[in-house]
Amino acid sequence: MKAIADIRKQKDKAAKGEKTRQEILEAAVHIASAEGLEGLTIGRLADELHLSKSGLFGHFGSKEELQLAVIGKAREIFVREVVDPAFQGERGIVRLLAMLEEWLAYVGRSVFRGGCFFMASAIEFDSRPGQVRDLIADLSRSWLETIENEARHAQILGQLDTRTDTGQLAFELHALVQEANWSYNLFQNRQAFDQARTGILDRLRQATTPGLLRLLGKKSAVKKKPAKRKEPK
Amino acid sequence: MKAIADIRKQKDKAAKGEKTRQEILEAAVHIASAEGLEGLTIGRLADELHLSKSGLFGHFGSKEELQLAVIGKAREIFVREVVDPAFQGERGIVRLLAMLEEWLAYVGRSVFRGGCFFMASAIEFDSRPGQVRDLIADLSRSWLETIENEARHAQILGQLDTRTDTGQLAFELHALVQEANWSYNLFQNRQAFDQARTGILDRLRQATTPGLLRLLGKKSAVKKKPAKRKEPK
DNA sequence: TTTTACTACACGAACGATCGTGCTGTCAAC
DNA sequence: GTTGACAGCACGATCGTTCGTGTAGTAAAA
Repeated sequence: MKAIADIRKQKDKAAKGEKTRQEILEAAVHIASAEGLEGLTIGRLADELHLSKSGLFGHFGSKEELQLAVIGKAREIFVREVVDPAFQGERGIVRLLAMLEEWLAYVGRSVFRGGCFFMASAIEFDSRPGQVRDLIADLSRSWLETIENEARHAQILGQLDTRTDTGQLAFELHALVQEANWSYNLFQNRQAFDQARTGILDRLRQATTPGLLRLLGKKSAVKKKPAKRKEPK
Repeated sequence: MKAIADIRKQKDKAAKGEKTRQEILEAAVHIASAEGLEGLTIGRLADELHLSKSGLFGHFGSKEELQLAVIGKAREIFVREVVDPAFQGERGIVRLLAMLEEWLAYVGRSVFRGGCFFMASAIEFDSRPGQVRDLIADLSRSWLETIENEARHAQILGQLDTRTDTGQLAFELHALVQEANWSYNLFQNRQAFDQARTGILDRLRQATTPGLLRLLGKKSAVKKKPAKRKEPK
């Protein structure tokens, strides 16, 4: 009986309320990336969508449930915008590089209003225990492990030196992209993307087996100055 | 007239209300680092200090003024805990390394409840125009420039290769410490500090003039694995 | 085919709590 | 006796949440 109803629900075209729910989350995810998951307010969200507070609230049952659903939606978008494109490249160093490039591009084209959704909410919730914090931590860890995993696969393919510590490499690559996100959103500094790219290529060059250096170009990055910049202080 | 008043204020022993003001800011800065500058609430702050809302409010006149004052207090603490100790070392690569080490230590001993105050508020306010945002951006930029500046000084002293792009170097060093802050606060991962240190030494080794390598030790960091870690997925 | 029963979805009104911000009064120090 | 630091009280707005109601649409009963 319950099973039959469930099947119907799945086969039916987007159970009407499900469509509304998705529209709510689509709007919420952008507000949350700019104002934070706590700054995301039910009243404000309802206004923006011309819904009543209570009507909107009914879809989630609590603010925490809303926040969790928003994170899920953000994950969905991140997969669509970053993971899927990168995973079209062949495995190994090509895909690893694609993951980082797609990630940088996603920050640069401001897929979320307030910069990378996950970095923003990680910092917002890192000292607020609860389901929200746990979910963000899980997703962050999972992405970091995906990077490390691809580096390890590159080792198996003989593209990266097997003496390279892939955990250390993932840490540094991740750091560079997050720094670009930070710099771009705080200073509107687009140069940060090039700086991140330079660092990424440099890290990979260090770890690449001699025969594959051509894949990444030959010049050492750190020791080449770009255009002069003005002296501070 | 105004000048005289200012002098008096400085010479007098903590103009009575000034002491209260400092106590307020001391408490506020820790709440703000954990709950955010917006999550920092006047009522909550008053409760914690056994003051009335209005009494506390009178010291600042508006929430934005309170936020600005809190940032100033955080800057003061950062200078005391990080800048001053690091500036006791001799100029050049020694001081540069000291700045990064003190910074890591400051994150590691949780000087602020919620991790690095400035990273947290930078991300919170990066898409909220206003005085608060501007002040945070100024301080962040200034710290980044201080790092770059010391690197440039190390070049003058012949400790760093003059072909090294100091802007790029500062970007990467800054990235490593911020990543450690992120990782530690989100995952309680103390290993992140070693990873940051490893990356820092590696960057500096790359840029160090051959004669000074002994200052940093001789082993290449990226290609040395530490203890085995479990395989994810 | 019509009636009935039930569910899904959304609304408006209101709850108590808390937000930032004023105004007024009091008490102590200069 | 003037000034500065605070408390007390109250304000309008907004917070998350609950409740009762209304309206479609669908399923079963007549």
